[in-house]
Amino acid sequence: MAQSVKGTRDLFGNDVRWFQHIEESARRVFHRHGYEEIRTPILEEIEVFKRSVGESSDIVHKEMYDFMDKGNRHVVMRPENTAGVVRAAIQHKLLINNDPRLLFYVGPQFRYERMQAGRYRQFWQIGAESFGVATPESEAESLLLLFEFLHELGLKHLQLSINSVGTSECRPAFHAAIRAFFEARQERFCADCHRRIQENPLRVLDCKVPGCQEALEGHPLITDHLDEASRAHHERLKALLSAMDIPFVENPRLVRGLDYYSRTAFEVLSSDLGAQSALLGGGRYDGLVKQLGGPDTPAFGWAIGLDRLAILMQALHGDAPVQAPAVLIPLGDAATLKAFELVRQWWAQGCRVQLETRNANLKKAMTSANRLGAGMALLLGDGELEKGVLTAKNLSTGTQEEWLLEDVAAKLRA
RNA sequence: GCGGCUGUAGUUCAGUUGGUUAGAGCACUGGAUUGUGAUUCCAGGUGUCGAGGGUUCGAGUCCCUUCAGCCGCCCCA
Repeated sequence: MAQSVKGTRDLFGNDVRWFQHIEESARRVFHRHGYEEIRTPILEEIEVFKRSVGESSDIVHKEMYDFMDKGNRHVVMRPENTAGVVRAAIQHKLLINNDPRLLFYVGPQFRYERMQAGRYRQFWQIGAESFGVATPESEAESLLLLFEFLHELGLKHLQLSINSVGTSECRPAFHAAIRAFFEARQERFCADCHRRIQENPLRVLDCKVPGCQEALEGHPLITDHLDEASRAHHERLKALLSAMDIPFVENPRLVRGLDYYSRTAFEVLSSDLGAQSALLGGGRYDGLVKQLGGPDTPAFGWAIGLDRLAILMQALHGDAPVQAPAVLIPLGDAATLKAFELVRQWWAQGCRVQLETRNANLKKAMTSANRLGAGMALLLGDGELEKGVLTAKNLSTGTQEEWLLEDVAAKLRA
């Protein structure tokens, strides 16, 4: 029997209901804030990611779904969506004046990784990207949007961690400080950290090995090495978040796995997600647009895991709310013709009605209406036709009554 | 990419030191009831024991390979 490809899954029933619920919330909030949706291709040329996410990142050097297509192009199924959005924004000249440009996306992403709970090879992200504005105010707006969204979903008590990773001007000095600190006690660090200190020294800071965390005691703080502009930026963002009552903690060891971040970096973890605890992450990426060949454009954004949001929603609220339609069951040829006429009117008025089209006996029709979870069964036979009514049976209480045909639409919507 | 565990009906699971025809609850199908579901009663097992190979007189059970899932590492959403 054919099976879905390893690491991919079919979404249906309760899962897809949660996905829809989450996406609808997101779209509502994005539209309120003036964000426009953008949909970029799943396939991108490999260079888009090598030049943005960074060759030293795990995403690029071990997790990409890449292949040669029939035209001998080296393509990748996108492992994240920011690089593609930036590529598209440059290609279509959306960023030429450095006007604010607010974009969001919802879509599947692909990383070739070992399966684990909450980690799939095809997973979904919702993301927000804010282009053209370098201020901490634009970051506060984006984070406020994010927390409005989380609040609409009923998710509270999530802890926002923030840090500043500085800029390309002040980072070299910090790298030097970290290297000096590392070399003085290198025998205490794990093998991975020895690799990281060469490739991306910041990543030593968030090594999960307990020994490394202990060895990091007293490590130089990037916040002590920020230049004046970055330090002021960071302080201003913290003041704005406090003023907006968005709770956060400062985590000087927070480093993100993508190379393009500058200044603000942040993430939210959840203890309800097991080992794959990252729910969302983001930050400022002022150099990326230029790096990919566009105008020098500041930018800030985040991405949240839809699959993991759905896990949290299920844990917090149980099954997704479901509104099953009423079922109209016609009995006999004359009633069937009349039923088509009726449902067309009801549908036009926005009523949720499913038409029984099997010409089956009533018992069978009632049985499947019940299994479907329908609230109402609407029976239309010759007797009802003559009187201009139908028999409406409430399937949860078992009571039934006659409704005038002209009243049905109003009663269904009540 | 590394380590550990699991896989039996639609589903949740049982199945003894390897031993006859692989079982149970729920679900499902038919009937009691051809204009009434859910509830009740009666009847029905619906299976390539994940797949392939091996050991054996004999394999759901032991061995190897493989596929899939779960848990952890790495990483991240």
